Amino acid sequence: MEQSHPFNALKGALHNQGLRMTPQRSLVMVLFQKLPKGEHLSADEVHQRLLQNQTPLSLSTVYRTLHLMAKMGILRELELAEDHKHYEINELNNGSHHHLVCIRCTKTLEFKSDTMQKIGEKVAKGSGFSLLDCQLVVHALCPSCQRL
Amino acid sequence: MEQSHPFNALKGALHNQGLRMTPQRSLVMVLFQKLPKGEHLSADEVHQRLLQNQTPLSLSTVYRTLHLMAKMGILRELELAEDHKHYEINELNNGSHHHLVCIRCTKTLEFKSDTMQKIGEKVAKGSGFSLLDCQLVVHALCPSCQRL
DNA sequence: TTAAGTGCAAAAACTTTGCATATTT
DNA sequence: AAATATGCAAAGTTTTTGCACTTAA
Repeated sequence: MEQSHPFNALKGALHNQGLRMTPQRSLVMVLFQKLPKGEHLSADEVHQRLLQNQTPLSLSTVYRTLHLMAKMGILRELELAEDHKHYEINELNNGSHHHLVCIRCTKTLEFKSDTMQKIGEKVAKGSGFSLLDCQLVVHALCPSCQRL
Repeated sequence: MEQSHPFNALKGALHNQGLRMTPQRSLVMVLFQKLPKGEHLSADEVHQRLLQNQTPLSLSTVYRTLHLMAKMGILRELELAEDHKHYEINELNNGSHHHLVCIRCTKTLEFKSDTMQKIGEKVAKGSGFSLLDCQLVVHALCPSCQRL
């Protein structure tokens, strides 16, 4: 059975660290690959969506997998507003997007910015860090919430 | 007894919304004003530091106050890395700083960027939002963690 | 074979809430 | 006096962990 490229990329990256590919990790990987651009999921949402599968998957494993993949730089961990920790595919090289969030109603808009990427790279390199992800979060009040 | 400017600014802002100034809110305000630039505290740390005072202050009140002040735009709420929710004074107009965080050991460096501020303003205005805060978080691996 | 991964259930950490009491205006 | 704020303790969420069992390589 032929596997997709990102699947093999993940498998390779895991092996380099003495870690293993499992059906559960594969499920999570595939879910995020298929996710429409701009959608992001919480640990619980990931779990819910993958429950219907034949392979069993526990919430603990979801947490462990999400952390692992974020540490590997495969996922971005977003904290857009109070208690909204979500994950999405990290597309550092495809030019990842940023978020404008209303702190009152949580409404979220995305935007892109090339400059941001460059700033992130410069800053990281300047201190000898190796860049994984770079997120600008703009907190604001949306038009309707300004009126309240 | 003469009160400092930010104290009165807070008091006024509260009154505009029918809210009140209390000893507890004042304590929290003063704590953040005195905090050295670049330091940020968790709810629990705020509570610990203010316990020794003569005015009593419960953890619930700390949470309520932190949320209130963040919604008012007086504090910034930072989520720098997994489980490190911290607060600091919001200095939108004094040029606030941004963070470079090692996702492995949590080591954090600060940096400033004028461009960021401008991008934030442009983006917010472009969608009719009113800007409160604008944070760039760069996730990376620090030199020592790269070696592991 | 054996080191790594999983599920479960229990625990931990963090945050919120209801209600009676106290305070600000 | 009236409405808001506080403290306490209890409940809610979310996340982590220990351990026995399973599985990938």
